[in-house]
Amino acid sequence: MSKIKVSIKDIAQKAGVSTALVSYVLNGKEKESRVGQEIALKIKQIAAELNYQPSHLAKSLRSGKTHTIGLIIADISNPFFANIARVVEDEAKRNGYTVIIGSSDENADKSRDLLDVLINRQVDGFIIVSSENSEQQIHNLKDKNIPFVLLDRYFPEIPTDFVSTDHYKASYDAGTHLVRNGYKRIGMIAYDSHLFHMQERIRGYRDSLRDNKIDYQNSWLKPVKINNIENGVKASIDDMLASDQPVDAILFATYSLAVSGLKHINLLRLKVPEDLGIVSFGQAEVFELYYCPITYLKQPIVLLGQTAVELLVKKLTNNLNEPAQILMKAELIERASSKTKYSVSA
Amino acid sequence: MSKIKVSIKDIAQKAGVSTALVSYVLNGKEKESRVGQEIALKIKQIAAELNYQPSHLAKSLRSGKTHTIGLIIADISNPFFANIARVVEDEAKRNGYTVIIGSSDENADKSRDLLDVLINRQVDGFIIVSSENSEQQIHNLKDKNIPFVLLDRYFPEIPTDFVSTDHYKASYDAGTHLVRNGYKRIGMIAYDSHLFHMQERIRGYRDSLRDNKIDYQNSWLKPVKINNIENGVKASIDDMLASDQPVDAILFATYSLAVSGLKHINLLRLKVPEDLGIVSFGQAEVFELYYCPITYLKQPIVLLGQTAVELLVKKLTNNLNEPAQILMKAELIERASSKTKYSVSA
DNA sequence: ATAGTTTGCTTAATCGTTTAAGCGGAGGTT
DNA sequence: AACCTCCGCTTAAACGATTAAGCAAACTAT
Repeated sequence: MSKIKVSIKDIAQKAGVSTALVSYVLNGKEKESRVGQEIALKIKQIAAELNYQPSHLAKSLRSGKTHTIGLIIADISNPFFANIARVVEDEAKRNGYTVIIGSSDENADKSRDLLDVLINRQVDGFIIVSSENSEQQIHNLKDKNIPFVLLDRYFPEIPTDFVSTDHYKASYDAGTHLVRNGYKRIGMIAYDSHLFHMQERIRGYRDSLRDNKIDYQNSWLKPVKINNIENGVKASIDDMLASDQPVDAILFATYSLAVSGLKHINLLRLKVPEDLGIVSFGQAEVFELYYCPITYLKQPIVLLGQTAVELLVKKLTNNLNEPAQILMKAELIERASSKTKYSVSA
Repeated sequence: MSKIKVSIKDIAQKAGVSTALVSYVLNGKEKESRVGQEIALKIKQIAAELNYQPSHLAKSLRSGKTHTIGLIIADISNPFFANIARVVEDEAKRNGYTVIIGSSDENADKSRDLLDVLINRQVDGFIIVSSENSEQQIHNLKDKNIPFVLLDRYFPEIPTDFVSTDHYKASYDAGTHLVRNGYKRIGMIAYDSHLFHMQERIRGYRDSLRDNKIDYQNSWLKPVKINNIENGVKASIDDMLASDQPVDAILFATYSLAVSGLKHINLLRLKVPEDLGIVSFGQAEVFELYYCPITYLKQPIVLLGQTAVELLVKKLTNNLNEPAQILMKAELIERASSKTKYSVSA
């Protein structure tokens, strides 16, 4: 019934003053702008009465700030990213920001499109989980002076702010854990990706073997194409087991790889951990409800998300510009899938 | 280096014309607005050269359309909603819309806040998975003439557009399936909620028992408070098993309930399906990787999401206003957790 | 030649805000 | 009385686009 949308103009009219006064009052600038007490009160009353809601659009157009954050992730339907997204959403809201989420599918082209769309929607800044080959996009953002924080992944050769897990250490810990528990031939299934976090996970694995005097075999490390996980994992596992040095444990570099892997391991009727020890990155119910609960590397998702938002918001407000590069520790949650092999003396 | 943002004005200046002309040309209105061929070409070239990107804000302010959809779900970190969100995101993008997702945590207050924030951000319309006690909000949207489509849940007493699974039938099918497979005392764990979809799931369960001549016991139906799932489920299961008519199968009304339930069932060292048959709503890897894969009701997530977007977009454009109320079938995916009990003759 | 039409462009209002600048009038100072 | 300072308010430009209306010049028709 009532007017579609109440504007500052309507209030001004009803109060018999100019829109400027209304704006001052409604923005709490009554003192600085020397607004009369009575009229200020009157304006506030009318605003309340008409249930005035300022137009974000108009504000944004004027101020150049939309109070919107773009969050670029690989895929919102992946639990890791969904959880991150939730944390970011909540933390952003606490700070008065709205989040627009975009899924890049680990694809640089889609990622660029998303960035374009969102830049063009004038988001104030980005939180980005980078895709492979997206270095140029990062450079562009820097050139255009668009604030952003990289999350979970970063490019060591590009100086940027980032918040990430210490992937190297996590992986190193996982490898060491397996060795300590008596596994001798430890394989790793990772993404076939140049992304630094993946390389770090691989490096951590390799170093853990080296430091534990295990003679690494090339056939133990299997890179899987990201767009054909199911088959890639299957083939990798078959291969690892068929070699003359068959693995007795597998470290999965991501949750998705582990899910595919566990499916195949079930089909092969292998027993975890007797036939095959398992450790995986990521966390999810699957790992708890598997017949043999899975040992996993728990990333500090809440802290990662919160810190990323906090950092970005700081950049957007204080224009705090000392670079922030934060690495957080993953926690190894020991469950049954990597239990000590009693066949081996400690 | 270059100017922060290229506007229509910059182009006009460089071309030596008014902004109006530029606007006409860039919107393909050259013909209707009788713009000269040469100058049109020139404007296009300059626009390309300067890499002009129109300001969404300005456009929106003028047109009143933001080409943004608000998606209200319970929780983005729940796989069901994450998947829905992904579908909606993709489908919306295909239609030139951007999605802002908000998690209500099944809480009417949060839901109202979200709606307010997003209305105020001038989203063009909503896709909503309603929370309990949010009827008033739906009425408000109708009163304010804000287009929306309800997803997955709806209020039978409020005439609205919606896209939903046929929860009654799904549940009925699940119950019948269990009976047919020889289970005699079938319990159900549901949310303690008045939401119609939950009541329908319960009704379907009860009717399936009735129609199959099973003497329903009140102690078999357990409503669990949504904010204390873990303990609620635990107590419910304990109770169901302790009664003088202990259940031999459980139907879980949601994925989250099932996850909690399976955890507890593991702790109790009950064997599925020998000690307890299981069917659950929802789908996720858990159900496939559980030692005994879980029979589940697969909701047509992709279709649900796509249809919701399609409907909303139609409302936003054609202002198509014949009401659309769509029910879709869930598919019962039979796995080992509800296998025929051979102890019982068929 | 005169009136009418078409062509090619400009002007200016508008969307809803913010905010620098300005302008009378009241009061104070000398 | 002349000047200055505050006070309380208004004016108007700006953000970046869209679009109805208008205007001059060129062309068409009679």
